[in-house]
Amino acid sequence: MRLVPNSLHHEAADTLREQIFAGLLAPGTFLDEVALCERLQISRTPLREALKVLTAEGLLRHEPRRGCFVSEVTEQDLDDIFPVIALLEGRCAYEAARNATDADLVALTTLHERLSSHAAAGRVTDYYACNFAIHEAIILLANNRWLAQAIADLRKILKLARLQSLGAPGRMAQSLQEHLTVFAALRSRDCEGADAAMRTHLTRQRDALRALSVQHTSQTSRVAA
Amino acid sequence: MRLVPNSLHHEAADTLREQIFAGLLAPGTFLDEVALCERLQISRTPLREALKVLTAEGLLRHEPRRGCFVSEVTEQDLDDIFPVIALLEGRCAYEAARNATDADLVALTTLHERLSSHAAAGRVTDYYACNFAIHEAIILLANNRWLAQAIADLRKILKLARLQSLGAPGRMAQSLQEHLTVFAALRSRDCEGADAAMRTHLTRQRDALRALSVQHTSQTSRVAA
DNA sequence: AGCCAAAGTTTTGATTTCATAATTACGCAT
DNA sequence: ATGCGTAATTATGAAATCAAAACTTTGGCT
Repeated sequence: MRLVPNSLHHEAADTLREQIFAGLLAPGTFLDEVALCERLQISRTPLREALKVLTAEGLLRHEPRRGCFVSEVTEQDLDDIFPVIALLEGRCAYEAARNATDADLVALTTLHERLSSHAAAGRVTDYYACNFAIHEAIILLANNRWLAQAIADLRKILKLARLQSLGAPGRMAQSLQEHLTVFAALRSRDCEGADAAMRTHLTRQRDALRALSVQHTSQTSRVAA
Repeated sequence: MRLVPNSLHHEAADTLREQIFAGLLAPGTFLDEVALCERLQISRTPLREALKVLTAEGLLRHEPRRGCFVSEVTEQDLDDIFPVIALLEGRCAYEAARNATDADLVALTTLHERLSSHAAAGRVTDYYACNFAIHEAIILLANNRWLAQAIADLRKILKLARLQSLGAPGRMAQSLQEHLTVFAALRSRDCEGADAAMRTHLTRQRDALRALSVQHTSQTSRVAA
């Protein structure tokens, strides 16, 4: 799949990260080193290097002489993270309103048309993917490597939590409207408006999640592999 | 020095991080694994684990089959990072204005008195340390783990660059005034004012640095250890 | 029968060894 | 003398081995 095969620890980190995001390795899960070695067909050295990288990323938690566990994200974490992302992505929207070329706006138009159609058809998965693409596009338009990095770091933690805010009734339609508001501000080069609209969007996203959180109380923590 | 000796890779990461911040390992420096093993008196495995952690933190850059190098921070990076830190620490100031207890304000008063005396006496190093303590205190008052984390991640990169903006003529006095403005807003529970004052402070800090940047053009990149 | 203790087993942490790719040095040819 | 090709060396990447701490299980004692 990859022309020049990366180092094993890099591959392992990527694979484990994906499996964490996919929920295959659920929060709280203990990571058995030898079992993972078998699964990934590598020796312990590169695996342990990968575990250290993921720990540095905040996806794993390491207990000395005990091993690694998949990080658990609390409601408090979500309450902390969402406002920060709102701040950062709001800034992205602000910068994007200044930086976007006409071609950029055309590309965004296409994405928003798709987003609308997914919402109209109730295609939650597609909506989520398109929503993500729009956020990514706006982050890119901000053209600030470290701003993007800070957002990516925090979004990694959210991804780990496997949030599904679109499950809230009516949330997809509301989310669409918020996105269209952001986009309208971008098109009219309204920096402050784009900033505010993006912050509103992410704040509402958190609100929608909170409404659902009552159901997400039971979790099983099985041993991996 | 430490009662329960941490794992070697953890120790190694801490030591290397400090040496990078101290300038002992300058940006661009190639890290010779075996030489560092000698220096730290450990074998290559825990050293390499530490290198991967520091790479994940952004302090090192890894080139496959070539090795690790201390990251280099460009003027562009500074232009990207400072506005983000300004945004985040501004938010901290905002929250601190809401959260600070009277006891917190007393502690901050002491710190600001010290800051003033250091400035009056022209003690640059002490001023820098006290300035740092105040920033840390305000970040803590915001009481948001992930906000603090995002700031710490970015500050790590700045620390790597070993900036000395106080070298600019008159900058220390100006910086002091900015701090006093932030503090005044905190005392009067003026969230918006604290936010704005902190953002101004950090923006000016970047400006002061830019004025000095013309001199920082020559760098030697020797091999470590 | 239940609990504490000790031996055994398992697993993490680290050193050593091995393989392979890159750099360097040397030699040959132009 | 210089440039290229090949061989030797060195360093990175990975695996296997070793040490030690924690957990488990079993045996003995109350």
